Amino acid sequence: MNLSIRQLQAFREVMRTGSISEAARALNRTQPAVSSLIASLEEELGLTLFERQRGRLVRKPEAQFFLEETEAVLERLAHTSRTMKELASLKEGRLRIACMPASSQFMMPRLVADFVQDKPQVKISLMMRASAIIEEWVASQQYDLGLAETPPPNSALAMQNFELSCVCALRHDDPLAEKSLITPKDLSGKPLAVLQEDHPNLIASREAFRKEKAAFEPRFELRNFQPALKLVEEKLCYCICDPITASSYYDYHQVEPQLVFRPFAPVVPLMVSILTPAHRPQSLLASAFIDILVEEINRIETLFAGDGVSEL
Amino acid sequence: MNLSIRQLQAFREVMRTGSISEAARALNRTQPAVSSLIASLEEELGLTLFERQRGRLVRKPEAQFFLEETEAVLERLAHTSRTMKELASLKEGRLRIACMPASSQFMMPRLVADFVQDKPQVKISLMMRASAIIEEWVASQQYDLGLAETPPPNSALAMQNFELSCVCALRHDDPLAEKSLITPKDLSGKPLAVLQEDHPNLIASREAFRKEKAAFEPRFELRNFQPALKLVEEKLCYCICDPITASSYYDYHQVEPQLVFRPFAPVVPLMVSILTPAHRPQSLLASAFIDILVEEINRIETLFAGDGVSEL
DNA sequence: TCAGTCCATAGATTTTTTTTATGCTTCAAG
DNA sequence: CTTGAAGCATAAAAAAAATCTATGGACTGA
Repeated sequence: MNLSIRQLQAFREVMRTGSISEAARALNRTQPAVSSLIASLEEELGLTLFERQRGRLVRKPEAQFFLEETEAVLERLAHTSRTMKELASLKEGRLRIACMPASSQFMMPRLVADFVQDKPQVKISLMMRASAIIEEWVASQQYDLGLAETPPPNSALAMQNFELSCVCALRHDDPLAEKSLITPKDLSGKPLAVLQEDHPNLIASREAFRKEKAAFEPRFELRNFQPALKLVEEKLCYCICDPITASSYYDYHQVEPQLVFRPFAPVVPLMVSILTPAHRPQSLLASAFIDILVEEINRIETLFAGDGVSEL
Repeated sequence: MNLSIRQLQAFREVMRTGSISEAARALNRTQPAVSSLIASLEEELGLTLFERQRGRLVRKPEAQFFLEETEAVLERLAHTSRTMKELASLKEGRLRIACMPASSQFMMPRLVADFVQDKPQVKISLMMRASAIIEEWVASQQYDLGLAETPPPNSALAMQNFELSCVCALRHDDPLAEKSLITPKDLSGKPLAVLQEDHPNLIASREAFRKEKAAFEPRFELRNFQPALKLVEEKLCYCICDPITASSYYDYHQVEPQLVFRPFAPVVPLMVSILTPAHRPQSLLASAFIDILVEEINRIETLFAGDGVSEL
């Protein structure tokens, strides 16, 4: 089988126009070029498609049949080509994202919504799970990318790590809101909402207070910071929470936010990672999404750093 | 759209083998040849299909999708190619044949049966009609070819004409069977079976008798010769019939034929033609069938010419 | 570290395609 | 009946594309 696409295109055009010369004009070729394409096609097929009658071409019945096949092939080829272009321009494709709770409420949905704005054909699965589960799912390639707290190194995972500095959540009418930087001393002996048990964030917080010789007074133990902010609003406690959750608070309370967030020193870090399956190339779509995800994380990282920026 | 089949073949092989070098071996090309085919394919599509990791190729998700399209195209192309080869070798196709009564009983079915012997995919329509109808049907291209008594010239019809000499049907135990040539004198005053009214055959017969001054004694008038032979078998008459019908008689009565056929002079002609639509190229199938049809007519033409051949 | 494998690139070479030029046939208009 | 225009085929030259040889860099596994 050695048909060429040129031959098929020429043949189709000859069938359409009924003449080699005409087809040549349509194809921007010379007449002999088309003539020889048809000749080689006939030779390839082992039969004659046209009869040369009185210097003109006349279609043989075989030609009609072959035209249908030709059209089908060329049509499919053109369609494929179009689809690949769409794919290349990220207008089409499928992306499975797993993310941890902190980012699932507002940040990820917002990014995804933004991302698919101009990509009507793109299909996205967005799933929220605990970081440990995300790690598994991405490693087993059930998901194309994950955002989770940094897991231990894993050869099945490619990681892009970020160290986010946690911030202190306060009511806007709290006296401490005047300060542009909160320290353990400021919160010494005051009730805190913290994460459960052995979470690195809890450990880091306790360590920070210990180092500064401030009294660490956890009052509420929670699985994540989202509900903690409610407690802060109720003046029941303070909270040293991750900046993603903090950023989400603003997403939700765009009018009359009750809380403000202030940088906290010494740094209580939250390690998060963008996870992708290792040894498996990323789709263009995944790469593109990761780009905006990185951008967003960087934005959040600086969001509460400066003074007064958090007032926005 | 400017994909080439070479590119698709190379791509498929690379996907199969997972390596450019391996694919090159499978395709009997060198590695750089395949390398550049893939490179140009990627450029054509506007996206990268493989990731070059540590000197190896790793498939990207896009490549998997493109492979499906590629397989479909190549598969269809191969199928088309096979089908055309079948078509070229006359193993496939469609042929619509219309034939006149004389040939419809045995000759045509036999030829057709023989023709399709090694052509399981060939479809044939065989229709029996009066010559005038056949003429119409072929001219209007409802049939690919017809066998009929020669019609008046018609620009929509291409004709291949044959002048067949009619023969005299006799019982094998009739005294005239001894003769190797029958003349009007031999049949003078004897009862004959003839065709109806104004049929050229009747006219020619009457003319032959008149010229030889023999008494023309039609006793049975029929629409065609087939039933006339029955009457001859019953000793009710003689018959000057066309050689196709005569030949058919042998087809039917292969054991103990009651009749013999002898040449008749002067010649009473039957004009028959193979009809095809004019200005419309023949399919390979039609041409091939016409070839064996011509051969058969020539055979019949000589079948009763010699002496004793008819005894067979 | 070394031999073996893989892929990419460059330049030479071969193959294929296209063009230019030309001749033959048909058709329609003078 | 001639003539010019249009159609197709062919041959030779030119251009383009595909392929090969040769080579180098990167990685792997002994």
